[in-house]
Amino acid sequence: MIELSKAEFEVLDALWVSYPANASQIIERLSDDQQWHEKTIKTLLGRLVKKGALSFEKDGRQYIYTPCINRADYTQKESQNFIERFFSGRIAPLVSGFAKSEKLSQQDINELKKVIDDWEKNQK
Amino acid sequence: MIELSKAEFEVLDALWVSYPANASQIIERLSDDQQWHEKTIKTLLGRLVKKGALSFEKDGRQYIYTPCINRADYTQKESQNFIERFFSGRIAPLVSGFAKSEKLSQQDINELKKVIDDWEKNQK
DNA sequence: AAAAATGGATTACAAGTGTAGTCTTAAATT
DNA sequence: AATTTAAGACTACACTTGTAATCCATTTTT
Repeated sequence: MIELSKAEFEVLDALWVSYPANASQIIERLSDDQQWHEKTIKTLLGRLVKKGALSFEKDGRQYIYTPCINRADYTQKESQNFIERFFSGRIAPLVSGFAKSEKLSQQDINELKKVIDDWEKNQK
Repeated sequence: MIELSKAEFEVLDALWVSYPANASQIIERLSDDQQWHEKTIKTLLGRLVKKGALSFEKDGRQYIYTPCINRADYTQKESQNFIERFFSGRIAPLVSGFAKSEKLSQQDINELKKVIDDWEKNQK
């Protein structure tokens, strides 16, 4: 799988919001939460292209970027990896840790119930 | 929070199994799954000490290591961080991703139900 | 006692990462 | 037309990380 650094992921994430998009749009989107220099973002875009996470088409002098990978797929793989490393591949201990640390809201619980429900329906 | 690299975490994880422990014991434990050179592990132990994740006492020429941090606390913080970065802090989408990718077993579901149950009892 | 093994300290070194700055060229502005 | 600006390419540079090797001083072994 493609390995992305944190910063690279942030940039890709800004593109996933809506694409294709050019550099200035991405920079604009990132200006809210990140205090990155424009050059920094351009560097990260370049690295993402090199890693095969993005592709682009030229529009005159500009590049119009499109993600090569899907957010859900990427986060799914990262999640598996994470849970493997920290919880021997089992997901319940992670959720349980949240429960113990009082990090679960009623909404989280409701959503989790729904996920379970859907899963069970699917098993029929 | 203390930031650990993957390799550093693996070493600390081997110590969490049982501690205090000296370097050779840790190296022994890691020999199963890792093919690390002894020197590599010693380097990582040194870095962990420098980062404040381990402390040690001298026993003659050897160091007897003890973790300075708790596994549950560490993984809890990492989990929060992870879920924040990838799922805007909400846990259900992570679980839902697993469901969609057919990564959930009946056992996982049972465990999750239990976590939810316990949580609800706790809310009374 | 001499030699070998072992423990930790120090050094090494390439690849990856965060964070830009400089260079070149073309487009926009004056 | 001359100047400024903007786009991307290339360069920079310190810090982290993975992965040891070397050095130095004790223990152990022979």
